[in-house]
Amino acid sequence: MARIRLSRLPGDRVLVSDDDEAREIALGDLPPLVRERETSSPRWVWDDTARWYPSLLAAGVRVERCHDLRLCRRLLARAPAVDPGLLGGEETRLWDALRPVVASEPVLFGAGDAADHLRADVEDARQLAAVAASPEAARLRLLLAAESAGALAAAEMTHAGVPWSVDVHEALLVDQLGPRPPRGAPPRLLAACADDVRRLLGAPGLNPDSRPDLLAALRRAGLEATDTRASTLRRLDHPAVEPLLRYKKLAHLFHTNGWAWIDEWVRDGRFRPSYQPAGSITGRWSSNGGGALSFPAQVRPAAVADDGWVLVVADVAQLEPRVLAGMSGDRELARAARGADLYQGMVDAGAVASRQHAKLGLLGAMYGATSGESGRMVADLTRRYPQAFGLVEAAARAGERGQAVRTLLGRGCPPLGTAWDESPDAPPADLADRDRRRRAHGRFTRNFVVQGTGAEWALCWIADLRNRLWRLAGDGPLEARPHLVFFLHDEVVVHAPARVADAVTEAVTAAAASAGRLLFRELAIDFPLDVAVVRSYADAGKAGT
DNA sequence: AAATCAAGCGCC
DNA sequence: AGGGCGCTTGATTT
Repeated sequence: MARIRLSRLPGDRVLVSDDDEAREIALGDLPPLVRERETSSPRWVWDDTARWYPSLLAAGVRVERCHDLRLCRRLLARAPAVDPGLLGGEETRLWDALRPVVASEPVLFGAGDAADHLRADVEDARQLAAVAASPEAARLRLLLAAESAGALAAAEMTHAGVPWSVDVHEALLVDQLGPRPPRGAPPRLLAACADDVRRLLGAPGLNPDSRPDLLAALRRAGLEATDTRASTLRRLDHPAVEPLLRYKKLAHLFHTNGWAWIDEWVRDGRFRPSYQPAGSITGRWSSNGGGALSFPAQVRPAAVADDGWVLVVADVAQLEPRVLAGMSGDRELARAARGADLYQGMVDAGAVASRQHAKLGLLGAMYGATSGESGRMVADLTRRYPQAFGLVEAAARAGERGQAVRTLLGRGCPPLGTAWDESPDAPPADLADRDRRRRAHGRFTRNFVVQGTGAEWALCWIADLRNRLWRLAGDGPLEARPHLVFFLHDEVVVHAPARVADAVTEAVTAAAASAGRLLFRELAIDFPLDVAVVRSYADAGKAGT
């Protein structure tokens, strides 16, 4: 498959190099070039998808596949199976220093410093050589392709946006908070709530947003509170507690998803959060604008499909336990995973007394619980599922010893002591302190292998899904066809014409099965989905497992 | 005054 | 004495 490398040159010029030749074109000639070359399905190679792709999408051009050099370089640099020496050379310090372009603040290209004009062809050759020399080349190739496809999907989702009804959202705000207040003032119902709190606590001047003030007022009212968390407050018996909890809820709605949020993030009936692929260390995406990671239930009613369209909402039931079964090759757990409810499958196999116990045990194993009921369940289930539980246990031990761990496809974790937990000028750690850190790192590596492989499954899922959606009936630009509008860890939302809803449901399901086969091969792991075809995101009932 | 930290909440 | 994130405010530091 042809690789076409795009490098920025000074003065709005682009160096286009494929295997045969290199030539220069004007930046404005890029969309027609891509449109023309897409018929032969090349892989476009560029420094950062978020830098190149939005303007192509704006010009109505969809890219089928790419290689994101920044994302892939970082992956390879941290992959235990890659020789770091092969990643060195010309301009590599600049490549290592590249920061992601933020999709919500489209800076097309910078003011012409060196990092804006890195040679994609040179870096691409380095990365290809590093992969080819790795004993795990096949898995790494899949990982790099999935990571890059994810970057395309992210840009496309930001481009399309989640269909958003400002009317519904504002009605919801007015209902709960009262009419929109003038700038700087609290809405009426929030203020009334604060008044209730002040009156019932006998604290006329109290600012309920100030934790010290609030804590002092609670103390004066004779309550023994050490913090102001909702869970702590709920345990207190006092008439002020109810309005206080209500105040916190309303204040959160007002501040994080109120009118200001609409003004900033919703335009032309679309909410366009900005995704950052591989933004977290495990390979999960993060977000740097709009709050895509916390799409609060409170405002989901405002996500409403266009007329004649629907939202197809799909999420995987118990993704990470299934991934654990697959990566550990634990056939017993894989058997329990057959069917819609893995935890129930464990009960039916006689491994555990109840669903709740099964869940506690598995989550405890993946998070490193050592005590309480969860800790006991981990011990019990380890006997029943030695391979699955042994895998996370081994990852924890390796982390504690300072050894590297990796995901199924080869993403590496940062070594002990280079990250958050050991700043150079910290006071010398005593023995107990270092021991605590080692155990904390062990819990991190324990979770890393599962969360990271789960993220890889999800990448394969959306990569396959975006291709299937593109092949479905439809023509014209991306947003006139069924398309992804939202992705979060184990959940997708597709915006689609109502008449293709069934086909989309089928595509989402088939993509999940395909991702499972891609990662776990002959060990057939089921990835059953909860799929809902709805008008509004809020109507998609969560199974809540 | 600006930058950074921490608490608390939201999501998976 | 359970992992990963982002966002907002008030408090603290520079």
